[in-house]
Amino acid sequence: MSKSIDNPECLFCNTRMHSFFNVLDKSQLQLLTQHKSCAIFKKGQYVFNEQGLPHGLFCVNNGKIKLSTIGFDGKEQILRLAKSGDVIGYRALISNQRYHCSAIAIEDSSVCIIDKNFFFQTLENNNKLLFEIAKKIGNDLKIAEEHIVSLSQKNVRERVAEALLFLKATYGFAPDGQTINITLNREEIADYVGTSTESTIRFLSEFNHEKIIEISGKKIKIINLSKLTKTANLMD
Amino acid sequence: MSKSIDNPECLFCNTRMHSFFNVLDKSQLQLLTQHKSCAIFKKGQYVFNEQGLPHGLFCVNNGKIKLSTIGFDGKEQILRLAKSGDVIGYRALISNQRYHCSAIAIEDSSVCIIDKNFFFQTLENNNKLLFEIAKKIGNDLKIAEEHIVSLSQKNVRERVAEALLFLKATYGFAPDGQTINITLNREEIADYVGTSTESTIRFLSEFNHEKIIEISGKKIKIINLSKLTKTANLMD
DNA sequence: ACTAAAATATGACAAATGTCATTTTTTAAT
DNA sequence: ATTAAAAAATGACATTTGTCATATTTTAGT
Repeated sequence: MSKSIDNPECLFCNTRMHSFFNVLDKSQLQLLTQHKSCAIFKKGQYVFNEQGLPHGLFCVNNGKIKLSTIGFDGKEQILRLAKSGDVIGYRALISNQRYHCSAIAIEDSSVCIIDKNFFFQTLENNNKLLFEIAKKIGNDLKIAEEHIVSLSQKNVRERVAEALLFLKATYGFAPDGQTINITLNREEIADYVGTSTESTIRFLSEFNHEKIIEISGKKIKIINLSKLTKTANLMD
Repeated sequence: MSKSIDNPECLFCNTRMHSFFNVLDKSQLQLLTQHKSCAIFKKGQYVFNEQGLPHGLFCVNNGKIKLSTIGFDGKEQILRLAKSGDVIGYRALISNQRYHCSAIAIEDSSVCIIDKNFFFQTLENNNKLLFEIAKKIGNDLKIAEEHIVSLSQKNVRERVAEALLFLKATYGFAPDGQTINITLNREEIADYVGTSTESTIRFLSEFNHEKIIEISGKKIKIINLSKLTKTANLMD
């Protein structure tokens, strides 16, 4: 199980401004603090589970979470990635449906859990918040549909390059300014790209030999960003 | 350009009950009628265009519309399909962003266009409607992410079978109870499946020889639904 | 530091899919 | 009904990608 920890004040949450809770005012935030709890999820733990019913909303306070689903031969498909300040679990909650994907901690993460009933009460009186959530889901849809085009039309080499750019866009660089600030194993990268682990390894090795990236274990440095962008067949 | 026609009453719109406008009451529907116009889009005409800014919301009164985007080598990707009663263009409108896909009439269609400002005014006073739209976008997201898993993990044969089931699920059967009630050419099916036109043709021919379907021109009859479902690697 | 287990890497080959050329069929215009 | 154009079908082949086997490297636990 996840481990409960001190319940931080939403008002002073440094990641809140990036999430859709930035539309709440001071008193609403104080109320929010009273209706949520915070927990630590160790690497590999499930924040929520595919097929489960939502009982609350999850706010990533600190850490990294993957949203993934198990496909047809037990193969995992990574659908989205969440970082500090991201809210997850809103789609199923809003629709009052079962989760269609699981949320799994990629590294130890602290996550606030907002009570479902309180959340719905807040929504009823807060059109603005609902609007923000609708926009957020809409943005997810746009990104998902871009992923569809990529999967349909790009080859594996292009998609592996694209995956690295996606990881960089999501989690940025480590303090050295070059190393992608997330540690996924090759299988997980493959599970995002939609290919086999071996193919992913092959293309990463290729990029390494072509001095586009520099690999040391699971750490990936982007040496030549513009070449990587060209390799991904993206124009900017 | 599209051709304006008589403006039907939303109150008596027989397709409305299937869309998220079913949460509006009688007076709201009468008001809605005053703030929309209806137009005919001939087969091939654009209802809205990728990259364009939304000026209203589109409600398919009658007909069939494809939502698609142009990918990397000018290849089209069909993302969604709309039928009578479906509303389209809500994602970009809600987010106040440019459309990320085009809406093109697959056959002659009549489409009501609801004024943007009126729509936003209605939303402000109607939490329930906004809620329905959020749910609708959430459902689109779920479907898109299922499509991602399919594109990542299934082979082309399975995806072609899946495409036929998708067409059947969306548009149902013609009066004969077997013929899929939509006419797409092979290229368009390929543009949904994410494969080449030739591969699509090959697998359709295969299904034909295996007596799973029966092809006569663009008309496709599903002869053996359970076998088609198995071919798609779907379990139900 | 040592060892077993897991992850990564690589080669060889098979299978799936795309591409191009060509034929056949269908569609639409006169 | 005739004909030209477009779409569908098919074959041959090239390319891409997956699979399996095996070697190498890294990681984690003692």
